[in-house]
Amino acid sequence: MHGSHNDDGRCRNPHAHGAPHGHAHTFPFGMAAHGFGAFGAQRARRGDIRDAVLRLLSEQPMHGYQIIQELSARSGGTWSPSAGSVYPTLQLLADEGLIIAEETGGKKVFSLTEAGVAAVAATADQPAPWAEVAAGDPSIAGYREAAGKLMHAVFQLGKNGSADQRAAATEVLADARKKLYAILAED
Amino acid sequence: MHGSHNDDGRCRNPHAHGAPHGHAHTFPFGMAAHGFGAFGAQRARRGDIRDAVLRLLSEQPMHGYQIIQELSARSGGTWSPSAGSVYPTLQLLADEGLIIAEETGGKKVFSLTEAGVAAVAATADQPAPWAEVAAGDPSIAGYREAAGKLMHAVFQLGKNGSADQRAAATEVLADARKKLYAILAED
DNA sequence: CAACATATAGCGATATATCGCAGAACCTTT
DNA sequence: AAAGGTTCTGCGATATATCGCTATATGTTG
Repeated sequence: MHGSHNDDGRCRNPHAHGAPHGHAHTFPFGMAAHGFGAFGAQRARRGDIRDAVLRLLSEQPMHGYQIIQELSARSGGTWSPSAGSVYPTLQLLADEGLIIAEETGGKKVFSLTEAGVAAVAATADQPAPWAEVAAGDPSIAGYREAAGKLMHAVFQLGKNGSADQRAAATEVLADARKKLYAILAED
Repeated sequence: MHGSHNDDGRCRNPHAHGAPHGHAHTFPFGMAAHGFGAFGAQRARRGDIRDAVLRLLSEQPMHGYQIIQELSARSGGTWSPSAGSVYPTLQLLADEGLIIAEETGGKKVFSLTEAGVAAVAATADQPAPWAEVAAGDPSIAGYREAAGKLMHAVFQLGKNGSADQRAAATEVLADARKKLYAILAED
């Protein structure tokens, strides 16, 4: 399925947009900067986004950002499709005539066309794309929660702690890191 | 200075845009989601963004995103002004005639007007806004680094670790959290 | 059938813009 | 002068869109 079309090639033209794209520095802390968001997150398989978007729109008309959120919620936060995946897919789908956009205020709400409904019906027997990723290793959840709670404590101390407390906490953090690397080392 | 005018009120009109704004769930991990980015980051003082933007543009014409990055870099990552602060400020400044936008391709490059140059000259004796935030408590840096390195280890394990390793790491994380809360408790 | 080459989907980063909320600064009153 | 309320600024979240890199999946060849 879905291996057809491509009609226009979409973004295949480099078209020289002379942007420097320096991007060296990156700030000293990291965290929010480079995908710490969810390490358990696998990269979606081929065409998953297409199917997922179609399936989601068959339930209810939505706009792009809402699709991202909904998909993230349904997979338990495991699969957070990026804007760079969703929006091009929506345009592609619209070009193919499977969905139509309706601009309401600042938002674009997408709904299935008749062709779109037919396309969803064709894959109705298959399980929902987000269900597959959601059914991952449950042991990850515990680790995630522990890490999340620790982060909360780290944040609390960083924000409301005194210099002395921060110094003590720094040692705790360094110690935890050492232990973690020790665990990583033992194969 | 700069506390004058307000000419139009800018965004003071609610103008009923009937958006639901549900926003309940938020994913189970957090981290990147709710300002974990940098706890040492103070909220900028009144009019800091205005001054900073003007000062930055006096050195070199830039576009919005570049200003955000540059400001973040100059303050050592301590002060990362948000898009929600920069873009409205740029429009305000443009409305006041201190800067002008020049659309080049997909980017809007802003430069100072003569009035803008004069405004910068008026505050030339004061230290740069980003310098003040940069010179913060140095003891925070150590804590930040320790937290950052720990996060790196946490991430490594979450991504490349086995189930056994993850289980062991979860205990380490829980233990570290307990110690952190103990430090927080002792006033 | 396995190793390699190729195509392409997904993603992070880049870029811009607006809204509602939280909090700091300011002003007024007691 | 302290207490209180008001105002306005800065910020996170929301929303959309594109580019180039990467990893995956498919197809081809030995």
